[in-house]
Amino acid sequence: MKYDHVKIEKKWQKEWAKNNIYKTGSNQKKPKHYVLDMFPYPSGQGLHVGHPKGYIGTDIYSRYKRMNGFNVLHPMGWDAFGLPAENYAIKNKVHPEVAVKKNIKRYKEQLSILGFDYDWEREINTTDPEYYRWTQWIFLQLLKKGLAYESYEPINWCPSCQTGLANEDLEDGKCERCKSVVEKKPMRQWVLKITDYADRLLKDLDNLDWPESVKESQRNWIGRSEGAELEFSIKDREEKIRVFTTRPDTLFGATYVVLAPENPLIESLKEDIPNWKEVKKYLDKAKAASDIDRSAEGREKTGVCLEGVAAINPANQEELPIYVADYVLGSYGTGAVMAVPAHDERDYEFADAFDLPLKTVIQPLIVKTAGDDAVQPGKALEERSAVVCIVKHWSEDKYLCSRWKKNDWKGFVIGGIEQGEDIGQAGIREIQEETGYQDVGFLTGVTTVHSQFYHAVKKVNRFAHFQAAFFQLKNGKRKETAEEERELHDVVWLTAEEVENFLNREDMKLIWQAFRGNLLYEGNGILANSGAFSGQDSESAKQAITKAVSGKRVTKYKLREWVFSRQRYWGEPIPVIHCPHCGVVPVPEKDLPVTLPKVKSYAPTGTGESPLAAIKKWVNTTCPTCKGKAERETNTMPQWAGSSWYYLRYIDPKNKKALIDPKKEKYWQPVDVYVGGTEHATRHLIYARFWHKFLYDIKAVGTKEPFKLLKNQGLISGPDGRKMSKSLGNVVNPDDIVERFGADTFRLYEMFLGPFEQGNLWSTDNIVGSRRFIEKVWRLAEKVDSKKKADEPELEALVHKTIKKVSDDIERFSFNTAVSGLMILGNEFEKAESISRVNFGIFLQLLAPYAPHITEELWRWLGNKKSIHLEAWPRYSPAKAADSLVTVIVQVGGKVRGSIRVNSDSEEETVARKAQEAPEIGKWLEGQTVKKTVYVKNRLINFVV
RNA sequence: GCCGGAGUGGCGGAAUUGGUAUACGCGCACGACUCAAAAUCGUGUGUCGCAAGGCAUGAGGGUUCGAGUCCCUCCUCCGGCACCA
Repeated sequence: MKYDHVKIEKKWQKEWAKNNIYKTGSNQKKPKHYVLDMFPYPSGQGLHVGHPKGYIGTDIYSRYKRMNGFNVLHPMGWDAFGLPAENYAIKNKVHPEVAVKKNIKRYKEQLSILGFDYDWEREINTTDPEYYRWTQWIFLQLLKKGLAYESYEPINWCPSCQTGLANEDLEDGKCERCKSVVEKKPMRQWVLKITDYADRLLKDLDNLDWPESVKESQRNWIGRSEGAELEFSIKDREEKIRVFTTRPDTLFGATYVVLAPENPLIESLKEDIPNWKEVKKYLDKAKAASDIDRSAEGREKTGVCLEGVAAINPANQEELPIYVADYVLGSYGTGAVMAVPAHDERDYEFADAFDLPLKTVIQPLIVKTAGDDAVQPGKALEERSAVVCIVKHWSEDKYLCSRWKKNDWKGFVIGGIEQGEDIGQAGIREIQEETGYQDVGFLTGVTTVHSQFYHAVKKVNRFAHFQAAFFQLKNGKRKETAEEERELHDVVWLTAEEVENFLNREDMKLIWQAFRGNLLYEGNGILANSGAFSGQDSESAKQAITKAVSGKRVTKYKLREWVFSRQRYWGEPIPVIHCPHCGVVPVPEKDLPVTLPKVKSYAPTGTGESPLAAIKKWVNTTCPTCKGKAERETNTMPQWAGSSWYYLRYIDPKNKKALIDPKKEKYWQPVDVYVGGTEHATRHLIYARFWHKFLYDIKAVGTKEPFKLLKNQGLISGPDGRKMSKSLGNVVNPDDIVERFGADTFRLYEMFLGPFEQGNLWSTDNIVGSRRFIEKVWRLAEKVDSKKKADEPELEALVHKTIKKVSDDIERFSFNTAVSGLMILGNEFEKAESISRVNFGIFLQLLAPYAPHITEELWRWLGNKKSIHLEAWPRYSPAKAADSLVTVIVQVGGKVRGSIRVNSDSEEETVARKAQEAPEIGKWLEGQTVKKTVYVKNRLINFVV
């Protein structure tokens, strides 16, 4: 009989649908497993071969869980509101509703030929009024709690999509959809207060079993930083400047203050600013520039001094100039900073450009935590002050460097400062003793660096206070040095460039940098020039100084509020009514859903109003409160609204009374496995977590986090290594592949390509390997001997090892290695005379999640009446998997010299004797004495000689 | 710049806990079957070497009886954030 994939696959897909074998179980006594795919956005292009990868993964996983006795929820649906569908509709001159229907139909067809186990009775669609009724309901709850509000702040406006956008919708300051540079536009908009949840969104990441990269992206996005707000008063004025800083310990080093161009304080100081014209010009320019201009302009710092006004440093009452500069953002912190050029790179650059002074108040503290000279815990730190001598040659442009002989230190001449000495005296003495040079002149001190490390020669933890100083030799006059000095180090003359590469200690590198004129240091350290706080370390000084100047400790986030309104047609109407008497009135819950009116013209207006505003019949309504004339809100929700809670609706998709039945929610939540692409790391996955936490707070759900385990499938690129896209012409259509090779082969191949979470290249040439395997399985069926009770012991053992391997591999999403295990078993079956029915059945069951059609066909052919997909997963028997004979590797001196076969669980002595007797081993042991024998049971024996 | 992930044959990749590096597959070579071809099956396939044996997991060092795996220094690639004070 020939293997006809077309016939077999069609037949079983029909049969499964007819018998509804993948219907979600409802017996709540059974354990549950909720396996979820990120639902697709049905575009006009249809699916390419890259799309199903994640779906195949969840299909295998959910089939495996079902066979293991779980109630499995594995649903599918459509995310269909938003710009892509609307733009497609405008371009193709069809109504978005029609286009979406058509696209969904196409997607569903493409998915169905792959034989997935979705429970289609639970299909949802975000554009269905019965669905978005509850999206609107959630909005009303947010409104009730004050987490949704109207705002007039300037927002990001995409001139091409003609709508406002959220921060998350930008990529490098451009619209993520169309790559247009966005503008700042002041307009009325709805905003969700996601920042109220910033802290919880951040903290709860720690307990999620998610890819580290996604968690890290979210941490970056939320961008928590702890710091302080400090007040600088303005000389001869009432106003104060509030600045936010994470480094209050550097307050004494502030040499100027900068206001963001957006800071309203500037306007109020107007009459005191003689150069107002210049200032105003700068402000206008900054306002006109987009964010991308502000950061792109070669990053050169620009700004203008507010002449005539001065800020007072609250720490020491010093008068500081005030600047306006666009490197300070109006939308973060307080829109004002204290500038500490010695300890902040941006301030350093600005001070450099504007010739502002620099004041060092932090002396670096280097603590070695790794390597041979890492501070050893438990040992006391021994403090010592030392002079570090940078010595210049008497005639050449070279510096004297020192290389320690007993440890790997490369640095300068260093020595302790003895009592009564100043650094000049100490340095001169050290240079004479250590190098023999006699005529040394002290020029100047350079910097101080504190350093904690383990001194490997002296065997102590050292806390060194390195005071660097600059010396120059007057001539080359030199005396012989003492022998113990020569044993300790060599000295060499190096050019400045050579010194740079020579130094291998961070503390010495910092000293050299300072000597070369780079006084910027951004790390923590020990305070200097800071009045009473000098000598304290940064960490404690942060609190002490904040307290001393009556500052406030605060936490700030990069995360911005979620701009939630779009001036477009194709979205959920925001369910509020604007009444001239009552203001903003929520639509009563009983009136939901507020349905999107059917219109002829849905193109964006570009005026900042949604196209809905033109539909007077829809807009005009009565106020639910005063019953007077009122108007509907015409903005719609962003694309991300519907997807922020869809995973809940699958649990109870037809509930008319509530978003979800609490009993069902309790049983099915959370999602056990969630699979999708990395592109959703900071949008969908933050929004959904935010809404979920909100729903938790209003007791609509019982879990704090929606998705327990997250897996990102890697992208399948085109054969050319580029992302598949129609415009590049490298799209491979899955329908064609399935027609030629069959869905089973296609599924198997996509899983065999490589690790699930890694990207791969599609190659239609390589798929033959998977096809050959499937055909091999087909042929193997003919070798089944129903009378045979068992196969030979090694094959029996392999069958059971494979049960374990495939099970473990599916559990950890290592689908490629499971396929490899099945191939190995298939190859062994092929070598055997015949195969017992039991073992071939096990093989089919293990393969069933990957290749559901062929395994079903052969399973029935073996005489089984029930679908293979409803059978119990094969049970692994460790006893059957155990080999009676094992191969033990024999090593001599750590090198593999052969192997022996021994009874499993043999004693070390038996194995050692047998190994030594083997001829190919014996020759390596001849004339050697075995010092030690290392035996790893059933694996390896190593004779150390 | 900061953070995260990775680097293994001609190619995709395996090695789950420190224990035979290169499983499985593709490709390639040779052979069987065939009038022939395709398909299928078999054998071989890291590298140097006739061989014995040596050398190989981005580079260099270290720990260990033993390192792709652990530690240190560095290089390259991919991803996230980036004037966020």
